[in-house]
Amino acid sequence: MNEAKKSIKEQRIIDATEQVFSKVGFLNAKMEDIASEAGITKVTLYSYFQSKENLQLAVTHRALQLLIDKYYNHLNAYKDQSGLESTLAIFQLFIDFCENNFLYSEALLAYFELIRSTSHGLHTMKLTDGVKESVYFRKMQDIQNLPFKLTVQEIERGKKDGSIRPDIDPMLATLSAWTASIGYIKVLAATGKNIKPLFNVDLETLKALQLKTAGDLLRKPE
Amino acid sequence: MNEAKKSIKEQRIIDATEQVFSKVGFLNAKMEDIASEAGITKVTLYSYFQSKENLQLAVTHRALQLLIDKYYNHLNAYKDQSGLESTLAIFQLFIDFCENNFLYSEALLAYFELIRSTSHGLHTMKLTDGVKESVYFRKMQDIQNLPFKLTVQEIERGKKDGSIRPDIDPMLATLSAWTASIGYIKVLAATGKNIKPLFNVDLETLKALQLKTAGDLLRKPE
Amino acid sequence: MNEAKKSIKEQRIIDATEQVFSKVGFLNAKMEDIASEAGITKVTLYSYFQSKENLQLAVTHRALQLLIDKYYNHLNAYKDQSGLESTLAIFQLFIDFCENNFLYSEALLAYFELIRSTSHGLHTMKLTDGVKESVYFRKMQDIQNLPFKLTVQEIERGKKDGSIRPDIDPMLATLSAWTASIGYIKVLAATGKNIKPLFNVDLETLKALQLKTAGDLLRKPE
Amino acid sequence: MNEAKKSIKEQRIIDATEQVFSKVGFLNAKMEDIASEAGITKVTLYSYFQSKENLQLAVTHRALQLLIDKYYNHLNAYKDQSGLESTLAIFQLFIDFCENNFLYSEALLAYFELIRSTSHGLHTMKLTDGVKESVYFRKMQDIQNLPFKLTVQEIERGKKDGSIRPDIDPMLATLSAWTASIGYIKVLAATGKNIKPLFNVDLETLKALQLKTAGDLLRKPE
DNA sequence: GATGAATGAGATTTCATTCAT
DNA sequence: AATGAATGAAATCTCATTCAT
Repeated sequence: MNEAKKSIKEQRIIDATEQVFSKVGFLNAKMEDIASEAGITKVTLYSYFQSKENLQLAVTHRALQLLIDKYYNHLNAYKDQSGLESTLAIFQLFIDFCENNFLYSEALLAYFELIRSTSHGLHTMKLTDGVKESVYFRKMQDIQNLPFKLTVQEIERGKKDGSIRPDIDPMLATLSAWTASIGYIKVLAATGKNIKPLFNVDLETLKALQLKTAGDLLRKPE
Repeated sequence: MNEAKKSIKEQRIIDATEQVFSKVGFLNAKMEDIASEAGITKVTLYSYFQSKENLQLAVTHRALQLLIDKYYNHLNAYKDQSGLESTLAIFQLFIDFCENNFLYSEALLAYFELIRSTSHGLHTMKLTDGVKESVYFRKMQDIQNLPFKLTVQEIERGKKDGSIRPDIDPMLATLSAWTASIGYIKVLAATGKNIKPLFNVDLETLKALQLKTAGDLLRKPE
Repeated sequence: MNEAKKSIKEQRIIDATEQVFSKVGFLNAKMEDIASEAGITKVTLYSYFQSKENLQLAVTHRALQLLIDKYYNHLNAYKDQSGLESTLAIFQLFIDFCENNFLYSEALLAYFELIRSTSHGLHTMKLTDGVKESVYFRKMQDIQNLPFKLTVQEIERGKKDGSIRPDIDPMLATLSAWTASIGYIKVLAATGKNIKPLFNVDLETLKALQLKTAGDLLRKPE
Repeated sequence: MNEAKKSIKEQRIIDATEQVFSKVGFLNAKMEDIASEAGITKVTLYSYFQSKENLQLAVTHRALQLLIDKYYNHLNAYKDQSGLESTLAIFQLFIDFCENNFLYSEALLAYFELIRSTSHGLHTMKLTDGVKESVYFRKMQDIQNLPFKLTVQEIERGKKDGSIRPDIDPMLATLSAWTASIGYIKVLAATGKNIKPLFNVDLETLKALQLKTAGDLLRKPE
């Protein structure tokens, strides 16, 4: 099989994996089920991905790649607009991405927790040799900082074109937007879309609030 | 064994569980290791807690109980201060709690995601019948909303005493503070305490920013 | 479980193993089937014997132990008879043992071929670390030469009491008897009990011939 | 490819198979390794031989063919000598053949055990339909009894020319020689060429003894 | 109530054999 | 006919959970 076909099959397997992970979660997902969802056997599955962890990594890589693609498309679409407008839209893009791709945002979060060689935290994955040697792990390492870099770039463009206040630390603003997004997603996951009955709060309002807050950091004081 | 002794032993087991969970994470923790850390055998462990999930729930319950205790102590300490001051201090209390008790904040988050019986996420726990019937699960259900209620109460007190702007939705402000705290914790977990080398940002600044943002929502416009 | 019970269970497992090996052979025997024949699960089976090879070794050990027991019983029964008579009876005992316990004689043969670190032969087992570290392998090494030693002893006794010709090499005579027995067994295996139709030979005659030949070596010339 | 070329390739594959079988044994031999030793791929290997068992059979066939060729050459060379001399030389030929071609003698032994479809033994081969339908299996069946027949013939010639005692059963004498040879080979395999250190016996002596014994059966009493 | 043994589910691997191109 | 990919059966292992004493 040539590279192209191999790659297509790999993508199909990742598709199936996402299906299964979404349905029953990483832990409860059986390799057997993933294989059969992909229309292949367990052994074939293993010949593509060496372990369940590697599959998770592949999903994570796809998530990050998708996010980065969105960023680049965005940069292209906003290249004639001010840095502020572009950055605000990036924030929106990120929070929407997380909200619409819950599996992906969870995978990314788990990945970033994983690579910290800290001894605390609820390790859902072990950083075993198998993981370290996996292609997707190495691919991830090459691009993991891109979303931050691209955001920082736009903030700096905004500072240059005068649309963003000059005294802001771009990385701080970026992290602040991530914090707002991730916080929102986590609260969303913990409360459910229909938060109303329990808390009598409209989540759209919360989301808007989070975005406004992150954006306010960039805007010049009147 | 009488109730008192039983309860003491139970607490020792939870202590041991926290040790092990902290060291290797929920997933990688083996019942065997927890038992031996507690100085008992696996079967004895099972006679106290019917499953690994139940152990996790017990840790979660302890976490929530501890948080609630802190809230009550706080309410008592701040009963003579304005609602605004009290609420701001609650926000600080919550973010500090999460930061200083990473295991607990993760446990609480996992719990809230669990009870939504969402089909997303990495599912560290299953909402099985066994879980539903467990003592700790029922205990949790009785108190799970208390932190929110208490916060909302203080905000309402602030609205009455005029220290908090009257047009704010107390639940929205509470959730906003949770969002800020959880977002901060997650970014912290994903980047590590020493975020500096990578991102050149001081996390204390980020934390202060998050708290200020959540607080600003409550303050009257000048 | 105390040692005694453990040992009984171990023996039951070996019983089951022999059943299955006898029925379908070592190669075609499934661990699953052996386990179910023993009324246990695969995992329990593995907790007693670490691999299929180890099981085979256990069977082999039992075979050798049984043979040695027979030898000792024999020595006791023949202690008042001449060395010649005793030795001849040992030869008979050995050939009968092989004929009546085909699985055992095959196992012993395979074992002796195995321990030769030769690079040729139809290796049915690998001398892996797992094998080397197995209890039964070490047990085997302690007793593997006993049958030879005991036979040699009796021949020497015969030389002393004058019943066996003085110029015979006891080890050569012993090996000669083994050769005769193993040759007979192999021809038996290759031709089947009912050799008649094909070769028109009575196997009993062949057997008697083999025994006579081995014995003749010991007898004094008239 | 024409028949000639095909046949040459087939022989090369069998060469490679013998290499691999000799090195690691039938069981541990991987089809992959055999293919690569033969400089072809697995699938090509399968296009020539339908299974591992068939490969083994091909080796066995070559072994038997070689043995039979030696027998015919022998018969031709000894046609002017007495039946006794010829037969004794056949015995020597057979034992030498086994000793010098250990793989072949094992293969032949395995084959003869196989066709008995015995349920004992370590079953290196299965008598499946696939095997039964294989070319080499059918070829084997046509010639498997030749070595016996040829030996029996010579013994009968000896009886006629008066060099061999008239009261001997030719088949019994033949089998007796096989028994002696196979017994010797098996003891050899189980003890190794350098038997001395362990047993203090010179194998050449044992071998001579075996041959003498088999021969004595034929000789007239003085 | 405590203990050692056993169970069951599922991950992972190895290899003979087959399929699709 | 040759190739790379896939299949299926079985070995082996880990661990949460349960059983028997």
